[in-house]
Amino acid sequence: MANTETPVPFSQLERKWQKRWEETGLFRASEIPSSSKKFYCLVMFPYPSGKAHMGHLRNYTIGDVLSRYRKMTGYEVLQPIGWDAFGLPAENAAIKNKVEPETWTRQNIAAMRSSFKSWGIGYDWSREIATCDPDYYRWNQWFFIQFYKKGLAYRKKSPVNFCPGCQTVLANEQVTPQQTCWRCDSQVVFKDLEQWFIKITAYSEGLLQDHAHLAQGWPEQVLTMQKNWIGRSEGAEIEFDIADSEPLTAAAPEGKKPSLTVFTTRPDTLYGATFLVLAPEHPLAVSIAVPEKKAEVENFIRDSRRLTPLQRRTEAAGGSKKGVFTGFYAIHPLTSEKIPIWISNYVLMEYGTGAIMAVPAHDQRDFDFAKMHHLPIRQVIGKAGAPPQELREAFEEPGILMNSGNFDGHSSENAKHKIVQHLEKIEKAKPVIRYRLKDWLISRQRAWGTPIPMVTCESCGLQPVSEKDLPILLPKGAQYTGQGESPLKKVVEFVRTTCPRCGGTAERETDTMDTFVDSSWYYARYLDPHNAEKPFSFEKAQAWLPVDQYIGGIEHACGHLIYSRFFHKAMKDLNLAKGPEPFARLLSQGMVTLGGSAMSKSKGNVVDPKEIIDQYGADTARLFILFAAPPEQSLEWSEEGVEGAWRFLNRVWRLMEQILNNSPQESSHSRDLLCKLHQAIQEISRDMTRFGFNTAIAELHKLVNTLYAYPSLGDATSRQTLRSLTLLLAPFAPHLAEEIWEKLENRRSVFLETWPTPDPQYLVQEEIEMAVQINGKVRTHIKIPAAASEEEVQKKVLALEKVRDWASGHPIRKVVVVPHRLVNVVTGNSKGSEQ
RNA sequence: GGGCAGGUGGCGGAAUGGCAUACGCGUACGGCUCAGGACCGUAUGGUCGCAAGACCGUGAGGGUUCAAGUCCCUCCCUGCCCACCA
Repeated sequence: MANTETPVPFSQLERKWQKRWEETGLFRASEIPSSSKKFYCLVMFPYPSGKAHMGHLRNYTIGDVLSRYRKMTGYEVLQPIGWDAFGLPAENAAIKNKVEPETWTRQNIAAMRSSFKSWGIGYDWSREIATCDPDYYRWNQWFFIQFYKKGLAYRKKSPVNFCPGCQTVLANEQVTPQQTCWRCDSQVVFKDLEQWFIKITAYSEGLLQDHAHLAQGWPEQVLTMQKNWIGRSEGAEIEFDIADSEPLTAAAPEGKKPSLTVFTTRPDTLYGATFLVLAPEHPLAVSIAVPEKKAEVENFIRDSRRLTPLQRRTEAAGGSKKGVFTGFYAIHPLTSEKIPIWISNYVLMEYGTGAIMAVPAHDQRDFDFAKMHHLPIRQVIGKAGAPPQELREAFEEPGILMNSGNFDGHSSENAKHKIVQHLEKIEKAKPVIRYRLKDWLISRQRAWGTPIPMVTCESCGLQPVSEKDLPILLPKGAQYTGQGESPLKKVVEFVRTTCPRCGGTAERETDTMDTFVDSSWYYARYLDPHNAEKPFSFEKAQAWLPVDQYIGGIEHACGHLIYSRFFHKAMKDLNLAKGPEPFARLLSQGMVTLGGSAMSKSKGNVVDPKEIIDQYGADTARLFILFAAPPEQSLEWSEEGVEGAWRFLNRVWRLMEQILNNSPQESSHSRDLLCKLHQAIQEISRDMTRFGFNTAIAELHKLVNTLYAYPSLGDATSRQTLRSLTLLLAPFAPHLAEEIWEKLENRRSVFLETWPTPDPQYLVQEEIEMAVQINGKVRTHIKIPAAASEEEVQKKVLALEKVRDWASGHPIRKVVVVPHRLVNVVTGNSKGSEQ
């Protein structure tokens, strides 16, 4: 043992290996893998905000460990990286620092690229992409045009946040919680603009159904969140005629009675419908008021439309549901009763038909509203056998029908179908399936994004740009002031163009695309990043897809992960991809915290990865991060923990020095050592397939501790063990492992070697220790040959003095033998403890 | 209000229904040292006990079982996501 300890020169050693990996192209992946044993590992690409943070280090380390492990187990591995480079922060920087968004972004990319390289992540850098490259975003435009041609892209009016002070559109994150502008404190208002949507709802059912392919590989939590987000519900649309009223009859289409259609998931409660409610935005809301109510209704609608969604939600929540009676009545389709029509802000225009039948007895929201406005409550569902009593709140469970004409006595489930069937016959209803999922609004009134490739021609109207004119480049020299219209609108050469159809003068669309478009298909571009003809070649994509392991934050469960799944399905329909899903397995990693909360500038609890890397090296940082918590959980940063990881790596290094410097006789304990080694191989290999990196590292610790206790370090067995240890350590601490491997073998990269497999002969033990319980409490232990039969074990245990003492006076009722683990002796009065 | 995840030593965490607290951090003591905050070793859930050992212990309370951190029921707390979706 060397007394004066020189710590391992990590930084020098890490630079050496990073350079060598790059020079030898160790992580360069083939264009088409030569067999089906391929592993495409992808971690969600970063936004180049300027500085790499701990969260990045954690995510990319997790991906790297998996990739390196797979490489050593014989897979062809692809691990690419790129930059989600469009977005608002670059525009903000442009306003603040008078620097072009592109310049700012490129600088950040350069800084982060060099950070990632210093972490030793095994990327195939030849495939690096940035979404702000025209080579990349031209394909966003190309996809948009394909979608437009297929009717998957359309335009409609939709509100945006608008600051009257700055005369500019604000993103949600630029609006303060008090609904004011982040720059000038003006009250933010809504403004309707023509905006582009992608018809993601055309794929609602597929997005839901194909969860079946993901049940094995995705966390259940994410699937549940998506399922709720898509929100499929089965129900019926029911038509209510509007009671005779001259103004409406006059306005209705010829020969048709005016009517209102509502959506319900509870047709079984139809007899309990005592009024109808329209959303304030409902097209009939204004026209349906009787003359004497007109002013009141108009006021109400104006007031509620003025509110922001948040304010409206808060106001309408709980028991304070505001509403106004229109003076009109609808005819109940089964009872022909006249029921009043109201307007209220608790009904949403975006869902269903924007109108509901209110069943106060069986829906709490309707109940609240009925109580407040003194509307009738009629119970039509009850528990089997229970007499109806006055309801103090809505009875929302299914039950047995009452007060429901011919349907009395049916169960809710039955009645749902029977009632809809009956209504279908008289043409008053049809069964429908509704989804909560909404179409994807992709228009952004921003200048640092992909220009939407559409023009408006004076004579031909809206026209898509011709594909041969792609990309539509972002103009240089736009002025960023944070005020007024989008900077692109003020670049005349950009806006003024010609019509692709008639050649006449036309005006270019100046909205850009949501950056989620960029990130919806980047995983496929990595497979053919330099293709100038197509977004990517079908053959190359087909060979590498799906992504075998995708890693990223849970916050993307209902955004990015749904958009990408949609894009994949749409690309499949364009014959660009095959297979139902883009990401076979998903890992949602936890965040990095300090003092219990996420690291953030505003909290001032940020630890810069660079400081840690400079002080301890990348291997130490990686090891700590992987050891401190399982990847799905949040990770509490600890400087002491980092030092622990650093100490461990130094310990491994010294172990190597001792083993290389000594050559004693073979020890008589060598079988023990090999048993420990092969147990470790087995455990670590198992841990790698279930993301148990923390327990895998614990096994490495144990193995190192065992080696330290080994009496003849340097003999053949200890060398062999060190050799395997180095392989097992390699995915976690790749630089150190390479260095040790070089000293041991001096041959080739440790990552070209084969991951060790456990040898069964060292996994069997001749003698094992079993716990001996009396009535479920461990009282002693017994050593027993592993091959002993249950009878033999039982006999030996019952012969133990301790067992006889504890059991004395009571008959032995039962003996449970769990092979290789424990024996439980149950005595006569075993229930409870009998002392 | 709904959905999901979680609650285990002083701390991070471990545990296919089968010996709770592996591994690490911290702490204490010892060794090595001119010295060390380096390194090596030992101990370390609580209470009682010189000890052997006993009893108690996985958010609270019940249940199933020979056996429960783990399964079931009721409840409390924390975090994340969604939120009047008819």
